[in-house]
Amino acid sequence: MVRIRTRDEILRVAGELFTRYGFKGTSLHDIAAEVGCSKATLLYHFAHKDAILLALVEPARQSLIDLVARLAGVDDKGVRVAAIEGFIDLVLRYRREVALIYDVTPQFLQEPRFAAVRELTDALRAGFAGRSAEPADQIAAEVLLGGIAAVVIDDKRDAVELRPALVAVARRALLPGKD
Amino acid sequence: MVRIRTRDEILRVAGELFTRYGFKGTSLHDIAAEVGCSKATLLYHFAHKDAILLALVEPARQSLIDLVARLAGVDDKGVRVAAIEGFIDLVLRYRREVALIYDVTPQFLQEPRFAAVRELTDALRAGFAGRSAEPADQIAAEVLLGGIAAVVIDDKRDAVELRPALVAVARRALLPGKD
DNA sequence: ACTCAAACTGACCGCTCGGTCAGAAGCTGA
DNA sequence: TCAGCTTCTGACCGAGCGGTCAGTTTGAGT
Repeated sequence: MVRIRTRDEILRVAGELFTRYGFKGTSLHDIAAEVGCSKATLLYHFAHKDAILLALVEPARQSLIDLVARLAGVDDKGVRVAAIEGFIDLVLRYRREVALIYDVTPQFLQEPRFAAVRELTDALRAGFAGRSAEPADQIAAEVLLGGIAAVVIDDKRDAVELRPALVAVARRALLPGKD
Repeated sequence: MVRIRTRDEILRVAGELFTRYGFKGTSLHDIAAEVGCSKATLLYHFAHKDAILLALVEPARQSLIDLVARLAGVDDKGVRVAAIEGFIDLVLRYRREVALIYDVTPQFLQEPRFAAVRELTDALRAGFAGRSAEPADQIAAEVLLGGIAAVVIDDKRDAVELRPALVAVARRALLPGKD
């Protein structure tokens, strides 16, 4: 019998349940029952409930860090297109993680230890706005960032169908006169 | 001493706390403490915790019903503009309620008693898409709906500043070639 | 066969939650 | 003054929560 590492199994199940019922809506007991282990085992592998969530979103967070770093090296002329395509590719690859982050955002994101994430999304918004300080550009960038995330979370279509439509609407909205 | 009706005071305080800490993050005890009454009093005026939330979002829900009814009488040519401006006005008027609805959406919206709300947002999306069945139009509509809501929830700018910027980005994204 | 650390567990803890209930307090019209 | 309602309350309940802990099981290295 191939023995799946318990830790990985916990993450897999927790990911499913968090997505389905939300972070607060999923108890350690629920996860343990689905995994088929005791609640104490969860807390042997992860110090706290939060740590499970952190581990789940870590790959997405790392990808976001990479994207922001990449954008820093792009000139003002091309930054909008790079940000748009980079962000859409990222959120389509980590759809479940994006949903998770938005689920816990209101309560978690304002905690000090999440300040770094705030900086990352600020950088992304600057990219979407073409590094413009105009309120109208900033607001448009926020609309697209939030809107793309919302679609990726709620829409059931697959990435192949979503990607071109998302890129198109973002270009139309953010690169006026170039469509 | 002017005696504020307890029921109204409960709604006012609950609105504040739900906005600040989320629905699940606010307990009946929290509300009662802030109002200055007992927890039992809350449950004298409202049968369940959910009923407080329902009462809070009721005006916004009624406005959404009105908007959707109005859109039904607009022809295909003008429906996009009417939907865009109507939705933006609505969410700017009910910013707190919109935030509340999005806070509880994942767990609440799929319950049967909220099916009607789903129909309303579907009608709104159809309006944003100009009643087109094209996936690209549908997706663009979802992006704008979600994005505008996200801005209204998170952005600190006031309605006067937000409105023209939101209308502009929505028109650019949804009415190509007309900007 | 023995060792020992890693993996795992059942029982338990303190706390908070939404909700109930019998009855007290306040108000109003007769 | 009293009756009868609305309004309000403290005490209580069962359930569920995240988390702890002492101790058992397991499995690889010797």
